[in-house]
Amino acid sequence: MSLNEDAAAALAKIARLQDLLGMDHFRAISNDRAARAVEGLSQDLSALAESRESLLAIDGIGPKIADKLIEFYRTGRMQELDDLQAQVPAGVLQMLDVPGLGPKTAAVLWKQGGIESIPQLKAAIDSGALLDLPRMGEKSIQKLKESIAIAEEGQKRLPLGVAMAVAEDFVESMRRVKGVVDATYAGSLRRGKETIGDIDVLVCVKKPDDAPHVAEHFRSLPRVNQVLTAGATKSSVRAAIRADNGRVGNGSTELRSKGGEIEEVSGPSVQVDLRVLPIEHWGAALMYFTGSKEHNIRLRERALKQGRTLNDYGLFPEDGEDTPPQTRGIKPIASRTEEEIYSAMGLPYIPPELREDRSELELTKTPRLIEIDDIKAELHAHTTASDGSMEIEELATEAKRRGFHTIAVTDHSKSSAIAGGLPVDRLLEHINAVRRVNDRIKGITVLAGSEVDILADGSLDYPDDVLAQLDVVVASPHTALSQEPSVATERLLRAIRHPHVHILGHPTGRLINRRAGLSPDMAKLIAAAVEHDVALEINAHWMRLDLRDVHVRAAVDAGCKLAIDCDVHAPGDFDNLRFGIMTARRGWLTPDLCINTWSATKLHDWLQSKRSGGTSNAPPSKKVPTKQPAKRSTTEAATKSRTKRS
DNA sequence: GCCGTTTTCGGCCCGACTGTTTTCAGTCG
Repeated sequence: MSLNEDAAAALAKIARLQDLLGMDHFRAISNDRAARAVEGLSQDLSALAESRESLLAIDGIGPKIADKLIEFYRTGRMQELDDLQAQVPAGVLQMLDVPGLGPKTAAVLWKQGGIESIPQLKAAIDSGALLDLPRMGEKSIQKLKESIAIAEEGQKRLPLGVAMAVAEDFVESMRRVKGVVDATYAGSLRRGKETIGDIDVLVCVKKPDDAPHVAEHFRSLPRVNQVLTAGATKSSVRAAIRADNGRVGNGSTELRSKGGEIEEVSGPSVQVDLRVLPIEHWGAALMYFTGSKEHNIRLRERALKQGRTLNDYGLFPEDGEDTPPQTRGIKPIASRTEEEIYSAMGLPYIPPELREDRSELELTKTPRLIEIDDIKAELHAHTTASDGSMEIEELATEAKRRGFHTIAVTDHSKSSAIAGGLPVDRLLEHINAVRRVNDRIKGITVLAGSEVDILADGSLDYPDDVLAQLDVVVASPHTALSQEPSVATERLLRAIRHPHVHILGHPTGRLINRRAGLSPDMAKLIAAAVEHDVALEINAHWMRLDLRDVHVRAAVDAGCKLAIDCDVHAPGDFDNLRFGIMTARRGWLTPDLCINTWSATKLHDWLQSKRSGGTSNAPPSKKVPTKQPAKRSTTEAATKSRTKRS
């Protein structure tokens, strides 16, 4: 974990402990809010902590928390956290991981029941001792028992790609139900976060009377293995992650092994929340359930200042009454579409990926964020020469079918033995093979490249005279991924400064939920990439998403070029582009800075410009068909069009 | 513990669902 993540985790822990100890809840909220602010910082805390003023300038960080962060930066600890932890047994804190068991209940279990861990809680359930505690009846205890089982599975948040497949399966099923006008997913999935805690599904019905049977249908879908709550308009279930056929989801995201690194993702179930609502509240509900929570709170605060109140039914005039306006027949000012509500609040439409309370409410117009159809080139792909599954021609044909004007063949370099990395002689033959395919195939340019290992000391895996013969050099770290941050920074800087490098591939080498990867000083890498005209990669595979969103934002702010690549090993990998795009959008990326959006001429000229002395024998750009052969769609575009239809 | 075109002190988003309660507390999103 990076310093930012560690510091955020410490603040969040303070908040949890404060709630457990029954301290002022608003103090806990402040610590929690600050934790998320730190998590969302695009700059490294080590730079900010040098000056107290720069910390104080961050929204949600005041003098007390600034001092805690400085203390953490200098000593790696927070005294306050140590003090709080000394008062609470570690097992009590862990009990908060049990769904439905909050700080109040945990405190009662601990202080009145003497229960200090999940195992002790289980024993108390079995012995019947729990019944003696306040607000503990038969049903609560049964629920607790089931929730403990979930907590003990140690469920991590699901990677975006896995959650997406499950969500799309639910959405498709619900769309086929009688009385349903539309269905979509919301929550962090719609915002494109790299991991998803639970899945939110919104279903729109023509008549409110349809809601109960629609909800009932949802709860009886084949994936559902436990019903958590069952209301008329709201239900929660736990659903199997793996579909019956042993593959994940509808097959659009197939799990597979890749160079021995990415294997199947385990995790038996995920919580899916359903909300059923009539069409007139669709926009308000979609906004509300898309979140983020922090974005929603900011919106509501803004509404109150405007003399209005915002809830999941719409934007209403504030009349000081206690009961919700929609229950009193008050007509909303806006409610049917998200656009309408933002507009009524004097805001431009905010794309879901930006709704993180990271200054998006200061926007005066909707930024033209990058979209999936902007992408015209794939610059990181493997063939059977190393660990890919396609021949060069197959790869090129698939890329052409998907509407790209350029595909770069970038097989592994010699040190990546496990991935079939090419020794120099085989690389030279491979370059010729690529050139021959390029001569044969019409309508797409096939570039000869390599994904060159950045060795532990920052040197590259091929000599310069070999690299000079390649049209594209993607330099990536694959080994020594536990290096100290300072060592990793120097290593990657050396690669960026190398005159033959075009793209820094998956810069940290992390695998989500599996491997932390390198924690280089990203600000330094970005500055160097700008200086040496190197593009940083957003690796679109949902197990990587590397660069991550906050670093994309920092790169965008610095005017750094970015590449969004699928790291293609098999035909289906092109489908991961949507996840790279979502990550890019979360980093506020516009098309101009992304080299994959450029015209063939502009892209090929830029690649050539990095070849001093014109030693490259790269092929000239080809004419590409103006018609796009295969239409690709983004979830965001799909969601939007659904929203418009409803 | 943070924050301020009502405030430097007194606020701090809003509703659904559940279970154990005779009117509400706790949890979640």
